Amino acid sequence: MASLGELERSVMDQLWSTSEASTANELRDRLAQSEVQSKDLAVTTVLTVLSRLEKKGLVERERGTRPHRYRAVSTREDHTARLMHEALGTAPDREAVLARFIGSVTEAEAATLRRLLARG
Amino acid sequence: MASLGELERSVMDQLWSTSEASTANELRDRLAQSEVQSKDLAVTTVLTVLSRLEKKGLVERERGTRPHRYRAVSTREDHTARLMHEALGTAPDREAVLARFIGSVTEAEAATLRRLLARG
DNA sequence: CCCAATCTTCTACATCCCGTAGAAGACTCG
DNA sequence: CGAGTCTTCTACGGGATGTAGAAGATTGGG
Repeated sequence: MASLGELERSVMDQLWSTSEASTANELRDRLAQSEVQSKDLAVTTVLTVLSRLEKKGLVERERGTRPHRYRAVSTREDHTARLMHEALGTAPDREAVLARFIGSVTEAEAATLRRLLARG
Repeated sequence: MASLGELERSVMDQLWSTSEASTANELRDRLAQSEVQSKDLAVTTVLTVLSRLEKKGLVERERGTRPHRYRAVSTREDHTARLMHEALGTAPDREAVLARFIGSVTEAEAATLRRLLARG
């Protein structure tokens, strides 16, 4: 459902790395520094992407303040976990999928899972 | 990486629901019956989609026999589990993602997971 | 052995998504 | 109220996808 393009993903990464809501300009600057390709984007580009992300339900904006401020609707972890559930949901035999999933998890992750499942 | 369109997904569903390799014509017929929209597709359409799926590495074809026969490279479960891992891999804090993931799993699934993690 | 039926490949087009941004309209501060 | 700032509208190119006809390849029946 919510597949992201490369730039959209970069913007989400920026939003997820700050708890504060950010303006388009701030994001543009942070993107310019973090991007490997260091391509300087126009602010309108960032705004377009933010609008699209808003439409997709991944981003919220404060319309009250004048430079609007944008913030991720959910945390990166929640978002990712949701994606995992979405994938899981596409298969009729969920248990079989979980079996494969567990089968290819690292030992550290397996330990984490055991701990999480224990207290429950 | 391997995001699928709607028709591509339908074709994969058909391939996954049979262990036998299928011809494009067989798939066309089965699609016509299973599709809710019951839209009759041209065989060439199915072939195009199969070629694209082959390029994506999801489908293999037997070129020896004359009506070529197509088959899914991996099971639906393996494929789905791989997608889940892909999603998991996009977040820096995998353990946090797993925590959210476990948090929203049904009790039956939790039980399955405990069982799977126990013997291992 | 050749042709008609069958099958595959090539090419093509419309649409949608995404990256990218200028132009134009809206707002704010001095 | 005007200059600067911010947002929205509009747009375009490229790639992915749905869709399929045209043309080339293959094969079985005669």
